[in-house]
Amino acid sequence: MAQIKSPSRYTVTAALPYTNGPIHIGHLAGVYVPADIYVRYLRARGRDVIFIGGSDEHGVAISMKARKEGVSPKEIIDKYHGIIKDSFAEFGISFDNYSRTSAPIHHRTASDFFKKLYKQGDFLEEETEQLYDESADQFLADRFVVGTCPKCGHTEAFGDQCEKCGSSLNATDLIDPKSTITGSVPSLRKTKHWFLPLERYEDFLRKWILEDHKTDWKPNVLGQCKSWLDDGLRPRAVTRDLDWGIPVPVEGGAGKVLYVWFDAPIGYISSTVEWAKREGRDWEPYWKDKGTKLVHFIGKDNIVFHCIIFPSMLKAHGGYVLPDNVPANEFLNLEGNKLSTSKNWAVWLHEYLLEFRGMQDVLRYALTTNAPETKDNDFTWKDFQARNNNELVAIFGNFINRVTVLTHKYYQGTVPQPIEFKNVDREALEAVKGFPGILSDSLERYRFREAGQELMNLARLGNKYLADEEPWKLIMTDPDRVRTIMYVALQIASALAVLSEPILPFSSAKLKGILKLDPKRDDWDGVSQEEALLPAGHTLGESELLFRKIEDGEIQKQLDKLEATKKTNAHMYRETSPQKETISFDDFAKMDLRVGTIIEAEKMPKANKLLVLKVDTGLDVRTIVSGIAESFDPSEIIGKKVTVLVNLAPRKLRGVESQGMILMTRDPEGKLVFMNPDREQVDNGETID
RNA sequence: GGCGAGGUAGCUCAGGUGGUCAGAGCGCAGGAUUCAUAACCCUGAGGUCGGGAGUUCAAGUCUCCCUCUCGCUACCA
Repeated sequence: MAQIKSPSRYTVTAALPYTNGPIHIGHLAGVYVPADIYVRYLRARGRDVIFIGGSDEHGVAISMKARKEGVSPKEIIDKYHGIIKDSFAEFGISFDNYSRTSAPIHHRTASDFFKKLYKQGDFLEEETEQLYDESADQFLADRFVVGTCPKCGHTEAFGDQCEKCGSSLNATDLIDPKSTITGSVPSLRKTKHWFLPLERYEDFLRKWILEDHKTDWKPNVLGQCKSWLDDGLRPRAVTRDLDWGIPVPVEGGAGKVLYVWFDAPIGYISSTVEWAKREGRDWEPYWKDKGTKLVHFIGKDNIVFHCIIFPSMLKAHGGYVLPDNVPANEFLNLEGNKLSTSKNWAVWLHEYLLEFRGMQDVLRYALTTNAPETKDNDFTWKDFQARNNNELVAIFGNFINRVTVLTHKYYQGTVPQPIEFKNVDREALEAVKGFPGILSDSLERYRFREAGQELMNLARLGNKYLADEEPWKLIMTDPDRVRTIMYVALQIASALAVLSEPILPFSSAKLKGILKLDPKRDDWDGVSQEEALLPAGHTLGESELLFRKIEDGEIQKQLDKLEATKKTNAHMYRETSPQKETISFDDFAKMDLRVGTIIEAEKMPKANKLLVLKVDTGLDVRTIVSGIAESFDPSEIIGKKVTVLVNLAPRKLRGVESQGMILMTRDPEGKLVFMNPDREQVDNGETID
């Protein structure tokens, strides 16, 4: 069941954005712009296509954020769902339906899906005892529990491991356990969870992905899948002990919800159901008919869910088609740095829409022609400006302006009757007729960057045609010739109006207005097939500029804004953690802190972050393993004075026993910094108290 | 450390199955032009395709080693 040859319909999905923040250019370039171009193209060809999206509103991150901000999860998701939905609409992302996973219809759909798998015996069940925090009203993950180690008696062992004796523990083994969230004493509760045994689908996945889609899926997607399959698949929990999400709809599911990655992709289905209900249509063919081509647009971080887990779920359920392709993009950087919601390093869509009003297409074009299709790419404001000024304005907009201005000047805005076609004219018209095929070829293969360039080549062709034929000269000597030239030029302009629609929908509409082309007319194939889109005698509308130049000042303003963010981050980046609970002087006095000197340092083999140090503590020379290899070269720290906690229980790291700890802090960039005496001549072994 | 994806002209990037594959756009230099948003059009300079070794008559294109970047993962009290 390889690639579908001639689909009878298309179901196109775009990754559900997580509602813990607004949309930025990374999301757009990676997922929403290419998905939108693809569906607009399919619609222009008259294909039966639905474009499905929605907000992903469950999961721990949202419930944590709500707790932190002292509001309900619903307030968080309502806020961001609103921002996201509105900005998508204004930006022209043409979803047929944009739903949300908190919608009742999704809860019902996901519940039913789970129940079906449950009844079919597709899940494994496992019951364990876990610690439960009564006052926080939730189960505690292992590392949120501290208590006394049953092996060595250390009083502050974590739920997963004792730092003193190094032994691995279960949180339930701890003596006198305490919740680190509330400090209260947790109780023991039995809890049952359901697992999807992915290994059952390994053979099927291997064939379906690595054989059937060997040639049509992108290398990065195939590579990721192969990596997962070669590692061996294991059962994945599909439920969680949480209060925010979709309740587990089977016996024993009280107080539990579906794990977010289980419910989210089902959101595509429920959003389709919602659409069908509203439109009075049947949703099932879009997910179950073999002639349906299902395409998931996602970022590279989502590959495993869309290529391994969701297909396994669909396969287990039965009756569903599987994705024909999952064209995952890489990541977009901004001015040389990774995009980051928490560090506010981003161009936010809702802000762009306010600051560059009516210029949706400029961002669409800039992101398309520099899309991270095969590797991570960099977005710079300078490139954005250049794309606009040198391409959209100078080539596309300028060509349209030249044609319409001349037509109004010579013929009062009426398409002239061509007199006699010369070879150049016929060649130009033939070339234009070839463009729908060229663009289709790129778009069908998900090469949107290439499609953007080809579109611009069509405008280039128009400019060259005018430059070569020079109607402004011939108008004095050979007016008949000019009629033919302008007729041809107008056909190029109309082709641009039609073929630019997927990538530049707003400009396409504007241009259709200028040319008085029927905006509803389904012309994509007509560009190749029809004699002329603008027949002689047709009257154009008012001439108007398609794009405006972007001045240096506007770009500088954006760069200043980013610079300000950098400065703010320098001060705000470190999240000041709250003060820990009060300890007694005796507690403090237990720590034996000494001045020491690093006398040897080398990298720990087979570890990225660890350095093995020999430290002169004044008492002895001992080995300390420290996780600082990313901040320092071994050679640069030899001879460094440091502060050492010398009576920390030894612990083995990668087989080497570490006999103490070096005190560190970090600078605003997150780089580690030694805590050391501010005079060089302090002797090793001096105590710190 | 393991796995995955990348490292191609100043910049951003294309280059199925090895043999016009050394390219495009921007930027730069020169020219031409004035219908057009000082735009368009033409010409040109520019790269030992991250480094090294190998397979081959022939390698960005295959193999091995090294190196750098990004992602996942391990290890980081």
